[in-house]
Amino acid sequence: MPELPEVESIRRSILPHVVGIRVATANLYRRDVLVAPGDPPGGFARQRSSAQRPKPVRVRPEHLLEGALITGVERRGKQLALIAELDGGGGGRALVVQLGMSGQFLHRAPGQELPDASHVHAEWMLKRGRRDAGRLVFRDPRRFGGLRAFATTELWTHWNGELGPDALLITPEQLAAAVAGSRRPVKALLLDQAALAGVGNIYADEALFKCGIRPDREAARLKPPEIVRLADEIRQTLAWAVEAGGSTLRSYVDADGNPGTFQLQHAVYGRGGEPCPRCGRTLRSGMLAQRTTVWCMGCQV
DNA sequence: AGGCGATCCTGAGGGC
DNA sequence: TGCCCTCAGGATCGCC
Repeated sequence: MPELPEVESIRRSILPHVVGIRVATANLYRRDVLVAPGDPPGGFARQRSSAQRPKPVRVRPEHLLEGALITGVERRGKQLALIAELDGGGGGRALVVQLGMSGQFLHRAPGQELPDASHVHAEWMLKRGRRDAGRLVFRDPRRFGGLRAFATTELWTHWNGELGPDALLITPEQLAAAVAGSRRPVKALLLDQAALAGVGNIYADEALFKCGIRPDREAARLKPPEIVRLADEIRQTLAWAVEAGGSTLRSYVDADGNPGTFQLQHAVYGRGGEPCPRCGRTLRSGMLAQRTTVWCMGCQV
């Protein structure tokens, strides 16, 4: 579900609830939703059963930051990381939340219920001193998302170093480097998190429309002025979307449960068959990089 | 080596 | 109402 603007909106909304707060206890309801140190490499090892466990699964408590003091919340691309410190030194740990298509990361005040408590895979009970500070909840109906535990902040930094530069701050030079020598369609490149971190299907289509570049153009054949323009439009589109609190198509809400409003400003995403907002020609819709793609034959060359 | 297709899941919405 | 089909904001793996 969420792309960079939605993840950033969650980060901002969750910060005031968690910084300086201690995780009293944490519950994990499905082991396959967590990748912890020592687990086999790769993604989340899916179990066959879809039944939610009534009882928490046992894992080493520090993996879920149990007993740790939360010191920050970081984001790289679509990855969100809780940074926390256990007592007795040893530096910080990190717990990364990947939201996939349908993930939610929510804060609930004491006594505040969830609108829908199904598909809750993990929760963290929070305390400020001895006072109840509510809880954090990870929900993800489709389970394309999950959690990754890192024993040190350096391991998290090293892991996210596999990602490309953050799309909110992408420079023309960085984009030129990503594009160089790539024969794939430019949209496929934008969706590749190792090339550029944070852009997903919505914002790829929106940014390409704004700068007048067809999504199927070969990446390496973009001209220098087009690369500059594309980098500018990526940054600006994402920044505006963050200001609007992200795009809510179906289930996205921030940590406080508030939806975003940027979907009201989508020029092309989800508008195949409608008139182009700039020239009035019918917007084309097709498949590219296995994703529905919408563009204007007139405005994008 | 790099890029493509299939695959992992649940739920919403449309057609009949 | 119900059933069946298609589609969805993502990312990994295996194969060519």
